[in-house]
Amino acid sequence: MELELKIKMNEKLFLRDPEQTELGKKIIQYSIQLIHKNGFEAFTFKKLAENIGTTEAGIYRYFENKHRVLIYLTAWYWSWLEYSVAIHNNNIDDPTVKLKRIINLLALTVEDDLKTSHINENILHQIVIAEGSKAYLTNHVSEDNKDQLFKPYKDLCAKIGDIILECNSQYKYPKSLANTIIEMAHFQNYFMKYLPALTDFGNNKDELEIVSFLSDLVFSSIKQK
Amino acid sequence: MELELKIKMNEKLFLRDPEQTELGKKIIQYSIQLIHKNGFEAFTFKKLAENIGTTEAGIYRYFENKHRVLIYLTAWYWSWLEYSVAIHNNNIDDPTVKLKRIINLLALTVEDDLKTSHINENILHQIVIAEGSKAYLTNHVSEDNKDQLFKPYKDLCAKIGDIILECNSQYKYPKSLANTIIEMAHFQNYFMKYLPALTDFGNNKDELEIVSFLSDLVFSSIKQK
DNA sequence: TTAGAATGATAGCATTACTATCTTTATAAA
DNA sequence: TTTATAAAGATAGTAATGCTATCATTCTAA
Repeated sequence: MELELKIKMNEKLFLRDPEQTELGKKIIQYSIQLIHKNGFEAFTFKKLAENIGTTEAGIYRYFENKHRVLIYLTAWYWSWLEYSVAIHNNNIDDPTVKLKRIINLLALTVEDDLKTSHINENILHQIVIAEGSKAYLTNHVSEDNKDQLFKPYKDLCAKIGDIILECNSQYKYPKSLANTIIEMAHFQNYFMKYLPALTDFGNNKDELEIVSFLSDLVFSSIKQK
Repeated sequence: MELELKIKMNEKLFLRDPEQTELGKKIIQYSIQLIHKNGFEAFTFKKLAENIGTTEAGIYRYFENKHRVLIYLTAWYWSWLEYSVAIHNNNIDDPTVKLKRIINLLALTVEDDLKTSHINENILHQIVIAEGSKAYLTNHVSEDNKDQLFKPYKDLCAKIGDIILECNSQYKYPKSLANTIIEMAHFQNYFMKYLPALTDFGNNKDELEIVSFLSDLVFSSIKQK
């Protein structure tokens, strides 16, 4: 049995849907490669076109600019992660268990999902860690937000917030705690790798320690007093 | 009595010390203005030069590129904040009180410090919220780190981590919790302003709610069990 | 008074970030 | 089989960005 997973993306993210054509899929695939390799700042449509074997103008038919590609990639990632969370928590009733699994999904190395052939989730996860916040840390965040470009991120936060409330319906900051879990899973990972003096995880670089830190943080916060 | 505060900066941050000359101070002053106004992406040395009334080449004598200016500004901010924390916590013994004051300093609107005439700390604080993480989220983070460019941030984290240990010497993640406080103070502020659906603070945009959230998070974590 | 440092003025160049246009190639309906 | 039409290829061009270089001027401290 071969399955293919397709995520429906907000149409405002692109000019032409990259999922619909071969070139489009290549744009996504090679964007992930290049951003991961050289970082988002060094990423240009010219280099991308050269890597794909097409022209710069060709890329511009799909995306307005490279920032839109970043938003697309992160939005795709959050949608995929929400789906991934749904699968992993299928048939689980205990909200505590659900939350723990989410922390694992957020903080541990992601495996490539074979149902999405042109997207390497492992690398995309690393991009979201290192570049993800640049998607919304811009001067045009409000307009982008009006266009619903950050909906997948918000939806995931809302889902996690709901599970937090299932754990403790009295807890006052479910959404803020949800985005704290997400952001901190990534930041601790980044700091562990590149600025280890900022963390307590030393040089063994074990992602399970991040899980421990986050679990401790989350469950002591939502525990009833 | 008129006091002037001067922060000694890492010499690798600049080519010529901006604190030493009038033009240098203007570069700092107007960089803060412009980055705040248009965002870091739209900030260029050309525009900066035009605003100051000098030339692009003139700016390049002080800073290698605009990213160095951002690192300089954030490094300056963290140094200033550490000093500010030291003053606010002077003569305080209770580590819980110290931590609370730090959370306030991080999460609440900063007032302009008149001891630094060319730097508006209130605006700089807003820049650090919206652009600060871009200082280290780059492909050259490790080289920059080797040059100690992020030392002020690390020093502040270490200080906060020590106070956390004073509260509870058994707590296992003082440094990670410290950077969580810092980053989340800023992220909640940013989300509250621009992506309010991500937080629990609604539309009243009251920074004191961020303080409550962070205090709850921090003190339930470090409370002994 | 004079050497050195800082600044000003100007030029230039490679890359980036686009836009436009025209041609060719697939594909799918008539 | 023809023929629309959508996608992609090819090429050109332009303004802004991100620098580096050079030479003249001004300012200041020995």
